[in-house]
Amino acid sequence: MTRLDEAFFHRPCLEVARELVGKLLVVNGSCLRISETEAYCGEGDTACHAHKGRTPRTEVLYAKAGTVYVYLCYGIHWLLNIVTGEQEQPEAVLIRACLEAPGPGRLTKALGITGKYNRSSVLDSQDLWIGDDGFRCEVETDKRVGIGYASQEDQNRLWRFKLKP
DNA sequence: TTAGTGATATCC
DNA sequence: GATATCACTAAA
Repeated sequence: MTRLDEAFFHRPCLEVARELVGKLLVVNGSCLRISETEAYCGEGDTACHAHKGRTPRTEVLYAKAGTVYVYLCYGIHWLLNIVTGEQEQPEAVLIRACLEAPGPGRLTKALGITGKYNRSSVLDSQDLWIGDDGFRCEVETDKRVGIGYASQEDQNRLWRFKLKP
């Protein structure tokens, strides 16, 4: 299995999101097949956390590709994202589910991912990285969920990618 | 369908 | 300093 390098993540987040489906998320020795992702593409995307600009929380989104963005949602759940694209561009891919753990909150709970992974990098971390074992699959697109605050236009974008069973 | 949870942003 | 919001889950 090969580890995905900076060249993989240093591309538009839509491409990265689509290709991350079917890859392996490796955390503390466990491998899980990524089955669902969503793309959040910059300040122009009203669903992106950083669309209103830079804050201490969204600062990580402006870091270089491969940086991990973990944040707490609803006071309970840690959600795992990986920064993509150009540095200074707030683009990221949300890892929404793996085959073994449906749901972004359950995923991080199952893997023991917490805020301590925030700002680490899948390019050089020993505990958290993405692997490619040559697995290929069909990917289907869908509308993003849980972003009722975004513009109607952005809600209708097919920026959610799922592994076709 | 509803409650629960706590960091963040936004308002005094 | 206070409160409204939120990319979710579990229990019913």
